[in-house]
Amino acid sequence: MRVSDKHQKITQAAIKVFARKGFFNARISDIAKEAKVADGTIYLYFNNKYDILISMFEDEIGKIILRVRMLIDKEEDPRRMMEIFALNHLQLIEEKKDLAEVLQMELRQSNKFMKEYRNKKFIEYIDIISTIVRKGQEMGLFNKELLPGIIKCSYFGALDEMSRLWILTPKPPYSIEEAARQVSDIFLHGMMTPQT
Amino acid sequence: MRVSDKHQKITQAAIKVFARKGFFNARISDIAKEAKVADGTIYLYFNNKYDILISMFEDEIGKIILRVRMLIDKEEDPRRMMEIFALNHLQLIEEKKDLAEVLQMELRQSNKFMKEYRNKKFIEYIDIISTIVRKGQEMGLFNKELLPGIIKCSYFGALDEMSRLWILTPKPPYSIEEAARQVSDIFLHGMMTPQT
DNA sequence: TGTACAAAAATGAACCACCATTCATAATAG
DNA sequence: CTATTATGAATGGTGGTTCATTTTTGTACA
Repeated sequence: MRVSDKHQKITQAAIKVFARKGFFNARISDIAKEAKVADGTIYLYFNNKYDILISMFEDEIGKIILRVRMLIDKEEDPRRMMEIFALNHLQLIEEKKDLAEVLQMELRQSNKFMKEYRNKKFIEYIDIISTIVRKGQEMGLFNKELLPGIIKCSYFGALDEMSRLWILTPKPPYSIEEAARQVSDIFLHGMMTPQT
Repeated sequence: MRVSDKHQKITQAAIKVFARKGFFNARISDIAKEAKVADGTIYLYFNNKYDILISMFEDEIGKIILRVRMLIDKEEDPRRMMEIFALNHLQLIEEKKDLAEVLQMELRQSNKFMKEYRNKKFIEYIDIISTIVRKGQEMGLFNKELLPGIIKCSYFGALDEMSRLWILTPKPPYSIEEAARQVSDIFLHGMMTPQT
């Protein structure tokens, strides 16, 4: 078994356990059991408990960014890009519920890591939105008065809160597609240049 | 000193400490020191550490609901109500940064409390939004295709994510008013009934 | 106003369960 | 036979909670 395999195995186990119990309530021995390794083995691959979280964060968000970039780069129309971002984000939540739950939780933890380090990968992800907005403004599609930074925040926030529905409620009342469509529709209409 | 005074003092101290260190990293002795009482005194007013959090939650969100209800009940136009909700929400964050930080963090904690109990008070708060949306739809102001439950989520989500800016960044690049205006403008435009 | 005293409130040192981390030892690979 | 990888019991620091003791409060009476 190659090194990366065990690293991967522990990371995946950690995602499951963190999702189930939360970071602070999760015990190393829980993760070890889930990954089917000894407690000590975890420390051959990670410096400490916190390191597992950070490392997982970077790896997984990295993958997410790659995927959404690939989808968006195929498109020409910023409006379509916004739609795709929304749909992809929500689909991701459904595909990887455990991961989504951990990201959502730990993204909010106030601690040194989050406040100082401020998670570059996460910023990279949501900056995709402001880049799209700027492009749309240059092309005259979106209202130029709008601040891309505000759209970025509020668009992501809207999607992120929607995704909590899928995490918290066993039977969500809407389909992913319906939710993504409504959110992107509202924003796209709201962002149109006046009298167009 | 009346009983309620000490209860209040401990709650306020807890808000400060939880905001600074997060629930799990906060020690009871930190809260005690901040409140200027003995460690044991806290257990005369609360059952356990977790109880402090829950109790704080309910009290504070209760106050917030009263305040926004009062403001909204004065208005006739649902569009105006939406604007007021946004502005009030963001103003609140600025007024009570510590509280906002705790709410934002702990609202996301995955634990029994959050998942099962699902925080009735919080639901009551965001249901204010869907009530406004339904009213607006009845009056023919908002697109009747829109699902109030989706607007509720995404509007709150947008504001909540915006508010993280004020919590995390020392010098936010926008004013509260600007942010509230842009978010409510986008939603209100986006929600208009077609061809109106 | 001062004294006595019981009830209520507050204190904080001590207890102990918990769990991240370590490391001497064992298993496996090359 | 050595180097690498894995094991899991033992360790040690932490911090929530308890409770025996002290302090404060409220009341009654002289």
